[in-house]
Parts: sequence; C-alpha cells; structure tokens
Amino acid sequence: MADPIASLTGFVQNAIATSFGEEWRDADPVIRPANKKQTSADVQVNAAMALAKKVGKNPREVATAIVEALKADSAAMQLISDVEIAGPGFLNITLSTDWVAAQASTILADGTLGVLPPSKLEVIPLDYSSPNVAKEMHVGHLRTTVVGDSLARVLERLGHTVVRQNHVGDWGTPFGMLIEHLLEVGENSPEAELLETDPNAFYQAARVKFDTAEKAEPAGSKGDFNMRARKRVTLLQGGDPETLAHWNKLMDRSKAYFNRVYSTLGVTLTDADLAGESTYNDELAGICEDLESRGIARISDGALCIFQDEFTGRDDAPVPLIIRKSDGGYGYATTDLATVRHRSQDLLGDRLVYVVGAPQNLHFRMTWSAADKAGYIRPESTPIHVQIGSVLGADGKMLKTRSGDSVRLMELLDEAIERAEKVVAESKADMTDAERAVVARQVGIGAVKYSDLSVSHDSEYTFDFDRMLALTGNTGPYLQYAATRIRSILAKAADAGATPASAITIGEDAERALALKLLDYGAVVALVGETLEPHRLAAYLFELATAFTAFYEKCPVLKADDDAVRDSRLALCALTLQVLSDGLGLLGIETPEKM
RNA sequence: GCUCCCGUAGCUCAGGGGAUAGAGCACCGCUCUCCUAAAGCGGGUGUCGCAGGUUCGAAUCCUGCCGGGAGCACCA
Repeated sequence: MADPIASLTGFVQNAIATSFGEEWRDADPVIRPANKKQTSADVQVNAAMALAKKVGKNPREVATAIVEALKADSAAMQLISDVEIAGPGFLNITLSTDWVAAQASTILADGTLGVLPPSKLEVIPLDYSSPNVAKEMHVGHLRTTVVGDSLARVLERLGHTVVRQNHVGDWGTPFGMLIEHLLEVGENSPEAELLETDPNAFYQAARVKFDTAEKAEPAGSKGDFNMRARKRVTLLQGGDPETLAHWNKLMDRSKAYFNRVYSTLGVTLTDADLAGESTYNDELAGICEDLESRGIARISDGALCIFQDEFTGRDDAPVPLIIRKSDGGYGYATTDLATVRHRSQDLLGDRLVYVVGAPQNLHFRMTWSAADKAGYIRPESTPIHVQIGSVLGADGKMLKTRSGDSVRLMELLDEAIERAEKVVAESKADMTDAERAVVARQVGIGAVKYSDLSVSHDSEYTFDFDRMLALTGNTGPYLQYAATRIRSILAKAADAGATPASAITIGEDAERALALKLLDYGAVVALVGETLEPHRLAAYLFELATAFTAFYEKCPVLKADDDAVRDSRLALCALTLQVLSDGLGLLGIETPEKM
C-alpha cells in the first residue's frame, strides 16, 4: 500500500489502542493531508481532539500518548521521520523521505501505479449515454456519455465487472410516426440519410407532417397520416413482422449515427451495449398484471397507477406512477421497472448505476421505490442515480443555438476539433497535415471531455469553448501538454542511452513533493470508484501536473549533475508520465505523442 | 403546494467535521545562453445567501427562512 494515509492508519489505530484500550481501535483516526499554511509536515492526525472527551483526558495528553506509542513502534517509525504536537492537539507527521522514495520506486517497478482492487469486487450495471433514436444527441447526452464512460473505465480499472447499458429510447408512440415518414420518403432517400447526419431534422419533418395532418384532415379519414402512424404503433407493439423490419431499418440508421458520435468521442460503447427500451417490451404486460393482481397498482382515470404516500404532487395528493396508459400503452415508468428488475435479478448487480440527467431524479426514486415494494430488487442491489447537471449557455440558460434549437452534437465536436487544429497549427508548424489532424482530434475532444469531467457531475455548468480549449490553467490540453513534455524528455534520454533508475532517490524538495503526490494516485482512483465522482481524479491530475512543472523548473533531468541523479529523475519522469496518461485514460482522454 | 439540486473571490468552479477557506481565468509586474515560454514565479482579493442549533471545532451536519434552477397523471 503506497498511499501514505492508508499506510499510516493501522499504526495510528495501534497507537490509540495501546494507549487507551482496544475498544478505541476502530475510532476514526482522522488522518488528513497536512495544512500547509500551518506546518511543513505531510499529514496530520486529528484523533486527539475527538477522543479527548470520550477517554476523559485533555486533547494534548491524548496527543502525547499517541505520539509516544508511535515512537515506540519501530515499524511505524519506518515511515515517519518526525511527529510533533501542535495547537490544541494536532499531530503533524513528516514522512520519511526514504520511505516515500521506496514506495514510489515500488509502484513504478510493479506497474500497479498504486491502484489496488477494493476489498469487495462488484458487478455494476452502468447506464449511460442513452440517447433517443431519431433525435439529435444534445450536450446533456454528451455529458452523461462522457461521465459514464469515465466511470466505466475507473470501475473496470479497479477490477469491478461493469455491464454497460446503453438504454436508448427506441420504443414508444413516436415510432409510428417515424416509421410512416420513413416509408413515405423511402429508406434510401436523402431524407432518410438525415437520420445519420441530422436526426432532429428527420424527427421534425415527421412531426410537422403529423401536426399538419391533424389539422388538415379529420382524424379517422382515409389517408390521414396520423391514422397510419397510430395504426403503425399498434402494429409495432403487436410484433407485426413487416413493421418490425421497418423499425429495424430505422434502428440501423440511428446506430450508425450513435457510432459515429462515439467513435469521434472515443467512447467505449458498442452495439453490444445497447439495451434499449424495446428490450423490455415483452415484460411490460406481465408486470402490470402482476402489480395489479397484488394490489400494488390500481386503475385511476383509466390508467393503471401505483400511488405511494411518500410521493405527493401539486395538490398534496399522492402522485401516480403510471404503468399503463388509459389507451393501453406503456410509458417509461414500466420499462424502468423492468429495467431495474433485470439489472438486479438477471445481471445480479450490486450497485446499479444510472448516469442520467438530474431532472429525472424524482422519476427514478418513485420507480425504484415501487420496484422495491414489488420485490423486484434484490436486497444486495442498490440503485444509484448519478445526477448529471444541465449544460448552460453563456446566458445562464439551457444551451441552445441563437435560433432556439438544440445544439447539434456533431457540429459541436467538429468545432472543438477545428479550434484545436488552429491552436496546434500555430505552435507546431512542422507537423504534417495527417499528424496535425490526429493531434487536433485528441486535443479538441480531450478539451470537451475534460471540461465535463473537471466539475462535479451534479452541478450545472456553463459551456465555453474558449475556456475549455485554453492551453493554460485547469484544462485537458494543459494536462496533455504536460504529458508530452515528459515524453520528449524520455525520448531524448533514450537517444542519449540513459535509462530510468530502478530505484528513485530524493534530494530536492521538488522531487519529494512530486513523489509524494504520485503516491496518492491509487487512493484517488479508489475514491472515484466509491463516490462515482470523476472530477476528483481530474483535480488530482491537475495537481500532479503542477507538481511536475515545479520539479521540471527546479530539477534539470538530462543536465543533472551526475548520472545517478539523472537516472533517478528519469524514473520520476517515467512514473509521472505513467500516472498522468493512465489517469487521463480513465477520464477517456488520450495523450498525444507530441503537441 | 410538495420534492430534488444549487447559493463560496470580478468570472468559472473546488473544498471527504479540523488550524488563518482554495484553484483556474481575468488584472499588474518579473523570469528564456536552460530538457517544448503552449511555461514558471510574485502581487489581493471573500458578511462561504441569512438566522438559529449540534460539536472541543461548521463552508461542510440539523432546522427554519431568503434567492436561483429543475421536476411533479397518461412524451420518454
């Protein structure tokens, strides 16, 4: 275990137990990074204040006892070079520099980078992206896709089994209209092509046809587009083979669009991860029958509903979860009941993670609560909603184009790449066009992803190209740049025949600070796996890059005074590059070879 | 009306009950015979929305207000 706090925990617990008795062993030792304004120490132990009252001594006495017990423990003193009491009973611990160097050497040599599997490995169905067929993915989908994909990578890195679930909207009433429209324009027409290039345009065309037909012809008249659309819904839900064939054509077009976005974005989702609403079609009637027969659901205004006292609406009365509409159709409440049941009972998920927009929170809580009452969720399963905040434009409102339409995702990504290309072209004029195109994509996409991942997932955030593509500050390009600088050093070293040392030795403060920061990586990845908050990893990587830059300024590598120092510094460079690119990889961000 | 999220520096945002609340941007000033200056260093900013409470200790936890956003019966 390389992480200093985790490494110290057992020793501090021992010290507390020997000083005050075994019953206090499990008390939180409250070990935190030290407050750098107060001390030059590395970590602080704040257990004394918390324990004082409980053990009937004053905090300084408690602190003194812990210090003495620590000093008597030769194993503990292997990693501690100094421990002192400050203020009311803070315990400031300075780590042994030799220990820091040894740990850094170890995680470089064993290739773990300090990332260890958690005590319990889980099966985690992970719902993310989940766009709608025949609709443009918008920036909201972009964010759930980016955050979800990062979580998938982190959880898998830790050893969990992630079952990606792309819960696409591929079913429901609009599909009658969409299929009819597709039939009218022809499956290979330019209009059908829109499904892959501008899905909203296709959807809107169908919509307009539907709306004007409603006005132009009385419903029910022959040739009425609406009537055909409604009939098509019935056929679709009834499993009519010809209708299903049309539906499949529609799906293929949409899949092509999704895959184009995913591949531009560098996201791990494939067709194998598709688990859309349609997958649950066969289960919906059974669920309704089951819930109605057991008295969990009842008819209200013709719709089959589940009322739960803890969820009330505008008039203070319980708000219904509608599982079968009065026209006999099913909405997303029913498919989501089937979904959570499937993920719990068939996939045998532990945490059932839904990376979905924050506005759906109430819906999920109602659905899961109902599913729980129905016994659809195993006690071992915990559904979790990772709430994704809305993306806002510069005006503080939901991001829209000037004309009020939603922003087309592919256009947005293309613009990011285009802007990145300009930046790269300015500074790296010697690149070939092909090289530049690759780097521009890596940098442009990296910038977009990092800006999504560097703020907490549940806060709304303001979309701003200029800020995310800046090469200074806390941005994707800055971190990518830090990585390429290290690559450049290592490449030059290799040319000169120098190789990184197998053991890191620490002389300068900047080396020590960098090594110490590197030791935190495993703990950060583990934390992200628990809290499902990738922005903590982003923040860590920025701190690491900052620590590296300080090292880079103060400690010449290739021009070090002697070969031993140079090789040790090369090892620090190598470890930093590995952590940086591994960490960026967990965020789904590539590190260019040069930029 | 109910529920969820949010309110921290001029702006965008961090902040796992711990000491004097941080970072980036923006602004000003320095620093290249030096491994990528696409950089670094220095400079100063806050009634942590308000009021109570819990605690040795609260931006953090609890309660109540104020202000903003979102959701709340047949679209998903």
